[in-house]
Amino acid sequence: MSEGRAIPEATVARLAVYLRVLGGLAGSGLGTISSEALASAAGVNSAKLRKDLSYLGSFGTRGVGYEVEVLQERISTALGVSEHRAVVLVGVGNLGLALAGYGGFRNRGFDIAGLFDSDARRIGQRIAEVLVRPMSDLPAVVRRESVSIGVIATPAEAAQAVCDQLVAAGVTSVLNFAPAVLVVPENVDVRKVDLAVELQILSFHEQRKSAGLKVVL
Amino acid sequence: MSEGRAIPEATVARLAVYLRVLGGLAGSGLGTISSEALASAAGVNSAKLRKDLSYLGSFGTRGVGYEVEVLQERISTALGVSEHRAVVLVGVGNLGLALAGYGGFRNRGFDIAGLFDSDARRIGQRIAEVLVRPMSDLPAVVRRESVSIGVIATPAEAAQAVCDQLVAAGVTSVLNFAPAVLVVPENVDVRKVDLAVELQILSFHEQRKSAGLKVVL
DNA sequence: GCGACTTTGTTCCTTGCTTCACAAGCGACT
DNA sequence: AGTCGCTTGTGAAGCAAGGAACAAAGTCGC
Repeated sequence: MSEGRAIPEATVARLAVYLRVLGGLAGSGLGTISSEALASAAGVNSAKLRKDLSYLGSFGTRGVGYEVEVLQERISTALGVSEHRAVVLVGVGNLGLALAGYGGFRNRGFDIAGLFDSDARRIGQRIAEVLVRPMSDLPAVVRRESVSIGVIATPAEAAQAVCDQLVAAGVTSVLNFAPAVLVVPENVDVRKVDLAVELQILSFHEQRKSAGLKVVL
Repeated sequence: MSEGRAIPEATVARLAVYLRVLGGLAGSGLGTISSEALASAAGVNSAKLRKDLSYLGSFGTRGVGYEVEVLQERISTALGVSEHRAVVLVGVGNLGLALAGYGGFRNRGFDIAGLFDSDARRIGQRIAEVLVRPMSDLPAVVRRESVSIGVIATPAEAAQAVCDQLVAAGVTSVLNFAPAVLVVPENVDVRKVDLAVELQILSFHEQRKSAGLKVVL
């Protein structure tokens, strides 16, 4: 499988995890790592890991494993985070604050180029050294900093309007934390994280477990 | 397809979304809704929606659609959120605070039965009317409130230890926001949300878009 | 320099999910 | 009562992902 091959969606998600695990290993002075070792650290089986990596080309050495640094660089490149990428975050409420303060973004390839809110009381505040601006500044910041990704952390009611403004400003990928379905043009990608949905999925499995238990009793 | 059929994982996730959308429609006084209408509101195609619902039995009326109330009740039951479910949240940092304050949990079937942290300065505080307790109180609270779900919002280093304590206390489902791979016994379910991973997936697609653009130029 | 051993990269097979297409069923209207 | 139109429920085909297994390719010890 050569480099140009289309990478499955499921693989992309796992590549990001491998990269995180490798980052954690960085300090250990380990030069190379086998698919078996990395797979177990990432919580997947080794065949799957090897197949995932094979989409990026073939750069392990048989009998040895993968060079950690080469691996990190290849994955970073594939994910497009070898250079830092600028994001804007809209909505500086509870969740927005937490996201803005989350150090994991910077560590893993992202810079917050701007914070935005519609509430006048929040505008002008600084959060993790970044200024909160009014929505009217959005287009200028997006253009100036070449922002391609926007994060929505507003209430559900505001999400679609904010999304439209992001798209109009030139953003082509959106990460949506608001519990709302977003409608976007075809060329724009949306990913959503709905906290209650995650809990409900777990709840479903709990349900099933206790139903099974009843049968046993 | 009768009621007892195993429900695919992908369907479960969408059922939660349908339920959310139905909740949003509640005020509209709409008595019934067609698969087409609900599907478009949920952002999926109607055939998929009908198949998803068919796992819960067959209770639509042809030529008309589904009764909104019946639908809500069926989905709630399937997901195990027809009664409120108690969860505990460990880690009251930035993100933990945001989660504790998030109203969407209560609206959608979950009650926060306890907040926990290892930092003595945080213990005793009240967040959204819930007391922050020391980890040593965890087993008692889990038992008393019949908690089956735990949420981890600690730094990555603490996540595995916290997870072990949750499992030891009797929790059988874990929602993990820490960027770490958790090892759990077989009967315990884990779902993870890694914010940086989500962004990296978007970044990958951006990468691909701009690569395509270069070819066009 | 050669053989044994290790680990990758890939092929094949199976499983699960999605999409399409349409028959069956229900209500409304005449 | 009968027909027409609409919408559900599902069978079957098509696709994507997961897992096992093995040949190819390299290293290390002797």
